[in-house]
Amino acid sequence: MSSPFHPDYNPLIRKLESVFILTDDERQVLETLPMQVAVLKDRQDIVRGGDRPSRSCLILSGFACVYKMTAHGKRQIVSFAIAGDIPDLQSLHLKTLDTSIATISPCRVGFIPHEALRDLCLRYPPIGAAFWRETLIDAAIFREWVMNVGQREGVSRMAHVLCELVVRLKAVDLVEDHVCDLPITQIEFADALGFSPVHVNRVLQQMRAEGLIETQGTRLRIPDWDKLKEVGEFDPTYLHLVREDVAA
Amino acid sequence: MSSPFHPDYNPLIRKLESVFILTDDERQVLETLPMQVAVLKDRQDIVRGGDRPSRSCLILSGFACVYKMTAHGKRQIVSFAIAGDIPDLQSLHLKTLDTSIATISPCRVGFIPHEALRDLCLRYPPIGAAFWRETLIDAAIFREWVMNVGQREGVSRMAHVLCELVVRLKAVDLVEDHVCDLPITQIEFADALGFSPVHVNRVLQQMRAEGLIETQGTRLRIPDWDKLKEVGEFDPTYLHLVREDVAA
DNA sequence: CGGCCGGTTGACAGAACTCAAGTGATGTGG
DNA sequence: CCACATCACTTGAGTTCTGTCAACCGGCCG
Repeated sequence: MSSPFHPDYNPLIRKLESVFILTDDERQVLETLPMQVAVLKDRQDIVRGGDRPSRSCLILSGFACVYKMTAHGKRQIVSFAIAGDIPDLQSLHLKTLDTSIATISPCRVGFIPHEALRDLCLRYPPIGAAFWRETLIDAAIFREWVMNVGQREGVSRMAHVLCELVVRLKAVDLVEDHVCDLPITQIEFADALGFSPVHVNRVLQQMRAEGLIETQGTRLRIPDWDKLKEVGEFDPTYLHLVREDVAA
Repeated sequence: MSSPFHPDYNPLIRKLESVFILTDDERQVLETLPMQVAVLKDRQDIVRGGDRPSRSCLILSGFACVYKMTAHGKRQIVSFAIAGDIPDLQSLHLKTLDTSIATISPCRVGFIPHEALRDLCLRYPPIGAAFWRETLIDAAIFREWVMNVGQREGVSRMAHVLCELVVRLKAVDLVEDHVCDLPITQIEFADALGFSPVHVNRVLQQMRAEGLIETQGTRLRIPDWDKLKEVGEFDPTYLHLVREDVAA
């Protein structure tokens, strides 16, 4: 159990402040949340669909993903989780998890008891509203993913996901000079986009050829942000950021 | 403005009670919500993406859909709204709408001021939790749609959406003897599933040939519920119903 | 009656999948 | 230290699902 005023709370507060305006008081209260920190290796399940957890997990560092499996064993990644995200915050009000969550890269994860979260929401309604808002933005992202997977093809579909990732990473200061670390494999992109891994590979090659992205290892560089946004038809409205400059 | 204790509140309460346990007191309080009722023709926008509404809309009867448009004018329906649904409840905490909502059939719609909803949530935290839960279930449905559009093909994808619709209709007593009224055109299914209208037509024909569905006009009959569920890989967990018999 | 809309059908095209093989980097064990 | 396995990525060839285009039917409504 880490003590209050620990830097572990920074990702949470930075993320919340990208979509909600907190008072000094509220910031301070958030740091009183009890949290058990764990260090996880890559490709490990954090929670599994069907679980009935009594706590939610806050990603402190690293990349994770929320996914579901079809009856025939195909995996759909429904969202990527980065620092500051609480990908199973919904379990606060939905007893049974309908998704699994797994790390992609090595992660530091903080577990926060539901009881503490519920208590905080009741005693500080604005904080309750902030968490509700978080889950509503998650829903908006899922809606956008439905559209992305349903209507866009090839390069456009991939470009859209990359745009979203970059903006969300920027909101928590993980992008510098149009460069970020993105330890997501082509297989994982395939599961997120509804493509085959082979197709992802070809799409990425085409994007590199067209100067939309540059990669070396896990580092991604966006040479021309406006062009990528246009190809991906990316309009960040659905992310409901309070600092709109993040998406510019 | 309709008066309290009016039958207009029945769809809302019936829907809430399918996913949340209400006390008599809470039921009564819900009926004090001010609501302006409107009658709309089919294929009319109720609200549009980009709007900043000061009220949410409750579907009292009829079918509506939540949709988004791509930059190239393609439409993705991200969910169908039926009696009891509040498809833009999220606008309570997200100022700008990122989706549009339109009627499919003629609808009766109740508009509830955000102020009244916010007030109720503050004064009755369990009701606040119930509404939060509603939005979380919406998010769970979006996640399932991402998987459906991303991983399932043809008959399976269509079967899944039909299963979901039937269960949700059953939850508000709109299914009798495996028969329901479904005034959704093939074009609308196409926009919901990410198919072309022609493909929807062929998929439906195949499903009729395989005895999965029977249709006459807008009436849909499910001759073999278990078979349809199996083909659509439908597991109703994600709907988080409190009365689980509804999905049986 | 004519127009319109939703549904249906056929022929063809194209996006994406599968299978299969091969590369290169990393890591492990003898 | 090298052989070997593993994993992510790459490439090619053939297949399949789904889209596009186009035409046509039948019911409904003005």
